[in-house]
Amino acid sequence: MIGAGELMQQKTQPGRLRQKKVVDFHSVKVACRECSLHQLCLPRSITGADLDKLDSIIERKRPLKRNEHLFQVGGSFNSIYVVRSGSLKTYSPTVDGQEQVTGFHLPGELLGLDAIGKGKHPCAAKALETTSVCEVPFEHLEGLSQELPTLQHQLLRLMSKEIFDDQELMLLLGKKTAEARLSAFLLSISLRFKQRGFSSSEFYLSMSRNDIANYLGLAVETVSRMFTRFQEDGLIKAERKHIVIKDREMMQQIAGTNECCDDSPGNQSQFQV
Amino acid sequence: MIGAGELMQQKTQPGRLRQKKVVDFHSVKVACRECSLHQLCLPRSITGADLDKLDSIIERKRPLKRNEHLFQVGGSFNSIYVVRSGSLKTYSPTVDGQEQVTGFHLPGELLGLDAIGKGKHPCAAKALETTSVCEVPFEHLEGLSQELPTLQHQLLRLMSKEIFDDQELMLLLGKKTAEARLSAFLLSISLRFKQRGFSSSEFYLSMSRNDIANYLGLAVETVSRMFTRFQEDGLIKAERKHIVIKDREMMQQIAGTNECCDDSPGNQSQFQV
DNA sequence: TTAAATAATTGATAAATGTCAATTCTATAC
DNA sequence: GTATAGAATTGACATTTATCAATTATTTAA
Repeated sequence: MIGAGELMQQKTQPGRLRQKKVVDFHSVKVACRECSLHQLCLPRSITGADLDKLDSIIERKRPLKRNEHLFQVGGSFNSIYVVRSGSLKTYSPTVDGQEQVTGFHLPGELLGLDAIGKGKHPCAAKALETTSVCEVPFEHLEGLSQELPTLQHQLLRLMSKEIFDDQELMLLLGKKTAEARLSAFLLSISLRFKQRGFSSSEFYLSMSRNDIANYLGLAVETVSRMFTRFQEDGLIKAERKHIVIKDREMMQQIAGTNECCDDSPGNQSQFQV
Repeated sequence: MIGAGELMQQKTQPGRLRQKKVVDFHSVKVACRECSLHQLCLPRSITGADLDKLDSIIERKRPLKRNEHLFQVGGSFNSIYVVRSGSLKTYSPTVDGQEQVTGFHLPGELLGLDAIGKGKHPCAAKALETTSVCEVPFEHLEGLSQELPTLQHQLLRLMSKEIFDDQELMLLLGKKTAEARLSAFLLSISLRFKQRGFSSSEFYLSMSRNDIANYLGLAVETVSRMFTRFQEDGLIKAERKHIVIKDREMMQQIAGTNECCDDSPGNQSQFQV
């Protein structure tokens, strides 16, 4: 639960440069302030003593290894989580004993918002690679939001964003062809990397083809074929998990979305602690 | 904006009995208290003076006629809305000039939560029949939530429920066959009617086959064929918009969901005012 | 009431995607 | 390093669903 010595920014993806910043025991108290994801998440207006208050309710957990669970289905809800480094997938069991992937979570993104209503996690969260998260006890966060209007506002905004994002995905899953789904998926990942300061045209996917297929409601084989086709058509370069976006415009056309407007700062805020 | 004389519970669906309760000008101040949807939405702990406070920020709008818009895409976000009677659909424009239906909203359900993040409505809302809604100015609601911890909690719960529900739908759209989608859709409508005190085995659909198809990501023809097949198989009786569920268990099996757990009271809360 | 427009259904066919099976590639354990 | 298990790819084929076209039913407007 402590292990402050281990708290560092990790090399999330092989081949991508990223500063390793060791957060030692003494600086834990100001971890939020120092976090490289700071500007992604906190309202500008939270500073000084308020930031310290927020900081004080955060718990840092030891990093998860690949395939370790952050929480299980049905587990009681106590906290929301923010990804610091690495990535996770969330998934639900289906009647026939399969699993259905419901989302992927990159640094700066939240997990657990869907559990507030019932007090239980409707899905499980599993690390796709070595991953560290911040834990925000929900009762404390609620209490603090009561004191800090901007924090309440930010929390509501973030939940709203989650609803908005889910609806975007619904659009995708509901209507589109296999190539549109995969294209939109890749563009979505690309955009999220960009918002975190990474390259939007070159990145590593931490999830398997199987997870992608499951998430997009397609067969693995179809996803594989689409990767091949995209490569043949010069849209991307895909070598296993290493992806290069070569013709973004065409991909947007295939995805049927015009992503030009989604770079607005208003879209970037993530809760991070 | 006023028109208090018009505020009455309407006969939403032909053939379904429902008390007509005229809310006259004098009782507008205690409309929340008197509303038949009260127990669906408000935390039990909000009573007395607090309830009056909440009540005082609500605006009642004149009823919408069929096909009238509650809000348009891109319209600035000021309020969230609660359906009092009737129903609406929300939809987004797609690149190719089509529309994509993103949801249906029955009495006691909320609209507008997806707009908080950006301050603009990402979708439009159009009445499917004569419909009346309560308007809750968001700034006031936020302010009041600051004073009333239970209200803040309820608001967060409802937003969480929205996220949860969207993810359920994603599961549906992502993975299932046409018959599973339609079956799950009908069961979902059935459950929502039940939660509002109506029959869960017999109801009227206010939306067209086209809207259903669009929402489920299918062609109209496919939806039509599925209705026919379900009827042939004795699962339902469908006469235009009038639906009777005849074999719920089998439908649940087809939908691939076991809905047995979804009747819990914890699932029923809706924000209503 | 009748006419016109819209919505829903049905059939025939084409296209997309899933399934099954085999093979190649990659990562992991020994 | 080699063996083994898992992941990804590819091909052949079956199934599902979309598309196109025609018909019928229903609602709306004159």
